[in-house]
Amino acid sequence: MSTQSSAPRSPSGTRDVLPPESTRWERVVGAFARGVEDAGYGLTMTPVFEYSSVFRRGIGDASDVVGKEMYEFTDRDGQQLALRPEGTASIVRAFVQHHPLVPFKAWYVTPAFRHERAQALRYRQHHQLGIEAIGTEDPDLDVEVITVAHDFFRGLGLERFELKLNSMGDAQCRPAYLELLAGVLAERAGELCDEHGERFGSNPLRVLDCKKPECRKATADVPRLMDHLCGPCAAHFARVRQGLEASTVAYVLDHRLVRGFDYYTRTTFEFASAALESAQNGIGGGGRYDGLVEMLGGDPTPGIGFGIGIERVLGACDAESVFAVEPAPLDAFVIDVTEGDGRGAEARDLTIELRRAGISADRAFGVRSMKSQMKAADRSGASIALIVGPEELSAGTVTLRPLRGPGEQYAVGRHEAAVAVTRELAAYQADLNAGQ
RNA sequence: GUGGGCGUAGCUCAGCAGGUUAGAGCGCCAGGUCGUGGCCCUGGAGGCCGGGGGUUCAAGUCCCCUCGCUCACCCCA
Repeated sequence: MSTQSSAPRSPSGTRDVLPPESTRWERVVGAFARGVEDAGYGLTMTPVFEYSSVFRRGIGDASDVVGKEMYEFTDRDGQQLALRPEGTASIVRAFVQHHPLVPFKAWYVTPAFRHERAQALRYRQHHQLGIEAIGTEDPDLDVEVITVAHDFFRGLGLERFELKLNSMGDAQCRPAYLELLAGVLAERAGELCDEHGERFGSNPLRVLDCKKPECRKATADVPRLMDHLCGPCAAHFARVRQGLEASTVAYVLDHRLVRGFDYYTRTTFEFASAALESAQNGIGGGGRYDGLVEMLGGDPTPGIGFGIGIERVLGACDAESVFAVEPAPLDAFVIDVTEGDGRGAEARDLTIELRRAGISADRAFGVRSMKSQMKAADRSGASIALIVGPEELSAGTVTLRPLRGPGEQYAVGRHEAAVAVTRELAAYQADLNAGQ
């Protein structure tokens, strides 16, 4: 920390991701993209900021995320804008705006911004991977969405996570249940925690989510929404459970699962890592939002989706020691120990030539000893070192030295260098395959 | 917003009850091997001990303030 106190740093609650750690980010996004695209989802990009009303109307003014955590600003035209705090509202806004064919199956990767105090695996800017499927209320779509997330986690090597499942009902059955719950809670107001004893206001479901022992105890045997669903919602939920079981996606019913956004209806779910020690162990969550499209000005249209937190998924991977950081190795590293005014020109030209031949290559810059350049070659992870010095220069050759395999170094003609490297790499790859 | 912990080399950390030129491991650079990496050995560079004020003959060490980081509550990815 010898950095000057006057030097700027990344804002509180944000972080920089540098190589080699960033290579995991590329791979995790790549793995997600393959998985969801194989299921028919297409990349959808929307601006990181929207008119504030998109989030206010979509997520809900009363939610914490909108009410006290949103990064809002007025731009030079006086427009009220906000950085996106989550992914779904923007995608739905785009759906309403463009009327794509349904079902509209979209995937995204995006930063998300919330002004809250940072702590372990909670940031002011974090990153989410997600999908949205808009236009059908078929419960088999719920199964698809949940299974895609489940299989993504599994594909990374994660095993110690739990899928929690609940149904929030719909406009038909939820109001009656809320009234029932409010009545029961009112009778037990004295047993609830300080915060919830006085008022549970517009949303008694919040009390179920409270972690205080008093509230946990008082709500242990309270009526469950999943037991008071209307006919259609009950049938929907049953079909979802049946589908998950058929796909051997393990889940636990959790009537306390109350998600923080107002738009959820029917199926809601959350993936929690058992390996994460920190307070934040939710690695992904989502649910159905059959009223959201209408709330954002579209025709009544059902939808469902999820968001996955990249930082938390990688944290869970660390906790389970899977999906490790693996720096992307190079194919070749060019070493130049020629002398005189032309020093370095061979490395310059040969490196470019290799790259144009489809070989990943790097080199050392500046005047450095052979030993130093060899160390750099080793660090780069390159499979092959190409050495050019005064002897090679006058002989019109380069020395090809395998750095990983068992082979000895040998000379090849300067103009056959790229071909020889390609051949060596192929042989090396064949050995790898044979060894498996 | 509320509360706790911590700020010493690029990184991870030692520095006993305040006492002369602030240390280790790893990393980096150089040499041992005058053109050959990974192992080993030797040497080197790199710190106004987060910043400011105070107590003291003397402060990395004690006190106050400040900034930053971190963990937890709330909520969420």
